[in-house]
Amino acid sequence: MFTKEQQLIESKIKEFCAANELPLAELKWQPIPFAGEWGFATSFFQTAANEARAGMGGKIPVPQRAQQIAEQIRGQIGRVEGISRIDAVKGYLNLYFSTSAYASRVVDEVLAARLDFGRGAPKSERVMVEYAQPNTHHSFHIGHARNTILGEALARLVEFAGYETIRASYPGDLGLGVITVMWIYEKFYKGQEPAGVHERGQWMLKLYVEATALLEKKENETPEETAQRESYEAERREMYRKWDAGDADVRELWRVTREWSLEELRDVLRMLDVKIDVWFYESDVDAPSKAIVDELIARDIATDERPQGGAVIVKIDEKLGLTKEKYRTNVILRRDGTTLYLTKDLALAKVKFEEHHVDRSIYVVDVRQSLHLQQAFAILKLWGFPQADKCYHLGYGFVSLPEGAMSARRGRLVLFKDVADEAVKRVLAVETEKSADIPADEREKIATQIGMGALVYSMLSVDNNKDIVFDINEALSFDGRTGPYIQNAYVRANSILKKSKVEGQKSGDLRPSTFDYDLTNHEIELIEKISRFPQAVEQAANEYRPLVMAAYVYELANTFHSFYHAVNVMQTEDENIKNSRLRLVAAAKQTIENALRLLDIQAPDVM
RNA sequence: GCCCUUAUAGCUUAAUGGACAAAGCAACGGUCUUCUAAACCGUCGAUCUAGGUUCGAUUCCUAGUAGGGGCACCA
Repeated sequence: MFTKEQQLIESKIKEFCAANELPLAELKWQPIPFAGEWGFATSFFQTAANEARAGMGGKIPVPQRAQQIAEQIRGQIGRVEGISRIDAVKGYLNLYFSTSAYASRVVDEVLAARLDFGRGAPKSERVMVEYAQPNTHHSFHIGHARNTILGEALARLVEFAGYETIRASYPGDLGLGVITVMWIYEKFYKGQEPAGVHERGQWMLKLYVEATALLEKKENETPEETAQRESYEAERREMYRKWDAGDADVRELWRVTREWSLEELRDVLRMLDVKIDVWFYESDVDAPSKAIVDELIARDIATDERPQGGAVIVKIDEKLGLTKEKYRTNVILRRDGTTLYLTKDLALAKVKFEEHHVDRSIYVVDVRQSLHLQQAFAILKLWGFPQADKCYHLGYGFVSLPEGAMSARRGRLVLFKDVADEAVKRVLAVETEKSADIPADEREKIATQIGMGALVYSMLSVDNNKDIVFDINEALSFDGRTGPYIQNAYVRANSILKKSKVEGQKSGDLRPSTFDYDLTNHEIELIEKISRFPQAVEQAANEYRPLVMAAYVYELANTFHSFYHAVNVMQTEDENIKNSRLRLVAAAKQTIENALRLLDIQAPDVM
């Protein structure tokens, strides 16, 4: 936000160093880590070290020499417009901004840009984010929720940073798991179907668990039990074969049951405010992927071992000329001619590149599939796609429960819908106690915003590569470093502005901010935090880390709460100061709103 | 065996090649006739071990220890 001053000073420093033959190191700017006054700083340790290495300086230790340089440069720079003071401290050069000029600049910029405050300049690259890839015929659990929330936040960040962004979902709608549910439905439950989208989804999960139990080999089976199990198994295999052969009845059953799952998925995405642009289904790329196998064989990328009774494989390391094993070798077509996950991922990538003209492709997928995706990217490179280098696997740690990994078979599964319902229930209980004045018809809506805010924030406030042990009480906590804490800061800002309108001021009528009074530390810190939002957006988007934004907005909310407590805006006597403070509150509210939106968290007006 | 990943306060998590390692929870103690206390203020408390690189390492490198994950016809 203040690059102009920075550039001016940089050029002065470079001038000075050139004149004095100082081997200046790259200048890195950072905020001065001292609350109470804003500014930016750089250090000269590296320069002093360069000098010592070149044998140019005396025998002064680096820190002291850095301080000398900082002092000399300080003397050299002189007065700069907008900079009130320059200090040389412990090897650092600290430049302090003029208080009122800086404050009004920040606040006016936020209020001019509004929802666009922090938005990056448009970039030419088209980015696709693939997330929300649950399997059909199964229910959406809390692990899927982490994936979807992470992907959505990432898509919003990348989009806001200036990239054209496409959101893609890739549900797994085929495979043995799918057939298993279809088999038991056909055999024991045909014609049944619970009312309610989520009830039906969860019912299918129940069928899956039951079917798995029937098909699983048990210890000490009687001969009759073994025969029974084997006959079930044969039926399932036969159903899979028929599906693959395109049998009309089996395909119809598949279409119907698959739609039950997709309806549930669409509702979950609606709850999470996720709007997918492109739907890819595993079943869509199954057939095209077989053609790809032939192409890869023809190009001598893949090796066909079918004549020897084997599969079609790609010796990735060998083809890349690697001597050390890295990507190893993988199968792209089974000996029976059916495709694998890898085959389909290759076909999908081709569609992404050729039909959607994607320059950069981000895969938000569980970290356990890291090798698999690296293999896929390596094959894409062998295949000659230039975008292969811009395929990025955003791996995230997996979600488990205090009692261990989630497992449908063991009945150890936490479903997203259950957690979301529980969240709303808990918020409603708090609301009844604390916000009795909220009209009944609004309560449910606000409770949903807050409950989901708590859940979403708990998922985003942990870095991507960390595992999460899901504890519902922690995830739905409303105290401390949580979504509701941040939403509450927004609500408080809103209530001040509302009150100011009641008393006759419209925020639109406020004069431009002057801030020509002695600002309190609380105001100074709040302005400092607001001014850092654009950098937080950039960093979060560049590093693919929603956590950066989650941490930022918590700090912003925390600073606002402190300010709120220490400074009573509406009781400010001086009209000019009050005006400036109202502008500051409006800027803080806007920044919190923008940050929350990037995290897929809604900002309620009251709570 | 090889590869990836993690190790920070009692617990859950941040940050950083350099100016005091930051929060929340828990514990303890304060603050509501006030712009709604889902808040604020205070106390206590931490960089796994050993080497190396560097003027400077908690951060980078190597090894070790401990946890998690992966390694061709599952997805």
